[in-house]
Order: sequence, then C-alpha cells, then structure tokens
Amino acid sequence: MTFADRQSWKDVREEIRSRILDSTYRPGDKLPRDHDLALELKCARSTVQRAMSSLADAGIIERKRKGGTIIKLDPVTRATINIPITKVEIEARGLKYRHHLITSAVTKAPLSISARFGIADLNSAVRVKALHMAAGRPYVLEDRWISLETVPEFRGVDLSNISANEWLVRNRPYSRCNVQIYAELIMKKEANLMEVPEGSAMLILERTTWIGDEPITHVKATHTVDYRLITNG
Amino acid sequence: MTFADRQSWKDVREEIRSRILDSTYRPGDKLPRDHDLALELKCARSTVQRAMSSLADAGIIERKRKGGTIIKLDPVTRATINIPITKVEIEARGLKYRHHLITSAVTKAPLSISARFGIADLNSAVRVKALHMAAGRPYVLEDRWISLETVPEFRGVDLSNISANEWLVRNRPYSRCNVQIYAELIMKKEANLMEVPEGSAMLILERTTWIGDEPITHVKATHTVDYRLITNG
DNA sequence: AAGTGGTCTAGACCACCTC
DNA sequence: AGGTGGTCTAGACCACTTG
Repeated sequence: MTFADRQSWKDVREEIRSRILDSTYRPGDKLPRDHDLALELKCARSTVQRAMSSLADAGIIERKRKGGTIIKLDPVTRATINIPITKVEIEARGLKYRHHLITSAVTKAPLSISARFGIADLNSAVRVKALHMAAGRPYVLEDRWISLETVPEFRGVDLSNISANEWLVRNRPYSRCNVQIYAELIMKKEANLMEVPEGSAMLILERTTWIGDEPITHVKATHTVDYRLITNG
Repeated sequence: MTFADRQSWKDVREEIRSRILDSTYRPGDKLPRDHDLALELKCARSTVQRAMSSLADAGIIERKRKGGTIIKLDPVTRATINIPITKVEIEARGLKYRHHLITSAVTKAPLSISARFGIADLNSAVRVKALHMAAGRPYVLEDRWISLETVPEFRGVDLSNISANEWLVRNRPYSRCNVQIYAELIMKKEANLMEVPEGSAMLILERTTWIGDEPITHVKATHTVDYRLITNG
C-alpha cells in the first residue's frame, strides 16, 4: 500500500482501524510505537498521536506510557446524545412550539433533590412544572427545581413568556451536567396532562447542572410516548 | 491575571470557559482570533486551537473560517453514554453473570430489520433471543439479528458457551454504530422471561452496527425495570 | 482578495510507567 | 533507568467563507 506525501490524521486513523478490522492487529495485540508507525506511513509522529488518541477516545485501544498501545479486549460502545433546548428541537421539526406554565412556587427542596445536587440542604428553590407543546400536542412535561441560592435573580423571571430552560440556558451557563435516562409508568395526573392513557411507558430524562459545585437546576423531563433518543457513534 | 510560561490547552480551555461563565463573553459574542488569544495568553496558536476545538465539540461555541468564533445562542447539551458488554457490566458490579440462550434460528429478516440496516433485503440471518442474568435474576433480554451475508462464520458459533455479543465484539469489530433509546410496555411473554409484571415500563436500547456499509448486527435490548443509563458531560 | 480557522511538520521536553 | 505516550512550540501551508 502506498501513501500520499501529506497524511491527514483521519487517514491515519482509518488505516489503523482497517488493520484492526481486517485482523492485521487483533484484540490484545500490541501496536507499533507511534514513532515507527510515523516512519512507515511517512507522516509526523504528532499525526499518528492524534489518530491514536481519537481511537483511544472511542474506546477501541488503550494507551499507556512505556507500556505502549494495545487493542482493547472489551471495547466499549460510546454514543453521544444531543439534548437540544426543547423549543429549538420542536421548531427544527417544523412544528409550532408553545409553552404552558402549570405551577411555579418558592419552596424548600426535598432531600431527594438536594441529594441529586450532592448537598445537604437546598432551603430556597423554585419548583416549576410546565408543559412543552408541539403543534398543539403535549411533547415534554417538565418538573424542575432551580436553586435560588445560586440563581437568586430567577425569582423575578416571568415564566409566561419564556421557559425556565431557555432563560437558564441564555443566562446561566453551567460547568457540569449529569444525565440519567430511564423508563417509567405514567400516573393518572401526569397522564391527563400528557393526553396519554394512564400506565403508558414514558421515557424520562433527568438532568442536573452545576456551576462549579453550586447547584443550578434539576429537571425531570417526561417525553411523549413514541419519543426516541437517537445517537451516532 | 497572569499565566505560567507553559500553558496546557486544558488551562486555556478553562480560561475561555470561565470568561463565558462570568459573562466576559456572552452568547452571540464574537471571540478574539486564535492568534490574538495566543498572544494574550502567551502560548502557541495551536494550543488555543486545541482548546477552541474542544469547546466546539462540546457545543458551546461555533467556529467558522473567516467568520471567526462565536458563543452559541442555543448551546446543546452533549452527553456521552458508555455501553459496555453486558457480561463485563454485571461482573464490574460484583455480581455473578450467567447467559441463557432462548432460541437461535437461521431465517430471512423482516423488512423492519432490513430497513434498520438501510438495505433492501437481508435474506440470510441468525435470530438469537437470549437472557443475561445478574446474580440469578434477569438483567437484559436481547432479541438480535446477525447478518450471515456479512458474518457467515457466525453459523458455526456455539452460543451455549459465549453470548452473541461477546463473540461479535471479539471477532467482528464494527466501523459504524447507531443507538436508539426509548421506553416500552412489556408484553406477557417477555414479562415472564424478565420476571416482572405484565405492562411494566422497560428501557429499550436498540443498537445497529455495520462494517462499512455491510450490516453486522441489530439488537433490541430490554433492561431491568429499575435500570438507569447514567452519563457524564 | 483577504482573513480566519484547520492541520501538518519537525523538534523538543516532560510525565508516567515498566523493566 | 530508560522507553513510551502526551503535549507544547514555531512555522508553514491549506481550505473555507465572507466582504
């Protein structure tokens, strides 16, 4: 096989990957050092390094200083999910977005919510329940807690004009985010709001965000019955 | 603020991120060119470039040649999920893993499966139904199709010793993967296998993999009732 | 046409880990 | 102690996009 004078690191990655795919290198095998691969493929070592670190990120190989690079025996499938702002998601599908505020109240957060934030007590928070509608039909039901200790100015926000999510995203960037995904049977009250039969299986996404170690918001989002999260990887 | 002689690209990324967090740069703003930031932070332009491309990957900024770098108005939350081999996942939790083959048959794939692979017809495939047990209890129920046209040697695999997933992962690396996540009510037959009440809400992960454009396998994995996918990002 | 990001090269030094 | 990957620098050229 021959190579152009100038190699892109993606070419190098695909070359290494194809050697894994055609079993030139097998799970458990040790790969040549970056330096030698660079000589063979006629490129700079940093180009090989970039290709290798991309494969390591993907969970296909494992690299150790001095130990070298080996093909993982138990590769992990990594998939990235994109969670857009609900309004943007709906409008990107060409549907009309509407936001309906159900309740909004200042209160102390229960232990379960404080625990999610990893703190002992959250004494001052806003709890917002809201419904996001797509083309007049319920799309996402959200149950959200916003820390007034971290975001005191949220007290004055008029949620009839802008959703809590949108306001937060535009005004309070977060530095850390945790997502949990699970399935849950819907109860009668929520079923009525979502206009689905009681006992339907719903996909739930819970997101918690912090700035540094300070809690910003925790939201439980209940999605329409036929909602699918789709990823590429 | 002062900086060390030698900056790591992560330091640079955190510096830029902190300027976003403290509103030095606001959503919609244009950031300085890489060259100027490099001068200001006393590092090479490639270091700034690396920091910037990391932020762009995270969905926080948007970069365009000639157009420059701007802070996104609608940042996307990106979370990465790790999907390990079920056996590895169970054993990592300190539980005993067992694999139970339910059925295995050579057949033609239905249109719905062929469509998932993006091909017209898959005439020769193996359909495997199997149960993965953790500490003697059902953990994942899988319904899998393996293309014999792409992986003919799968015909001879003894699935009483090794799960289809494990065999594939160790023998047939894929080059492309698609994941779909949704919630579904469980039917009577599957409920009996999973030892849960009929009509429970189950989290479903569907994975499809290809090598190049050739289909390898499609699997629908039904997880235990209380299963949660947890991500970091 | 010109300005911006994207990436390669060559060399250097460092950090971590086996050996 | 030495070998390996990790990453920075400085410079160059390229590719894309806008003015």
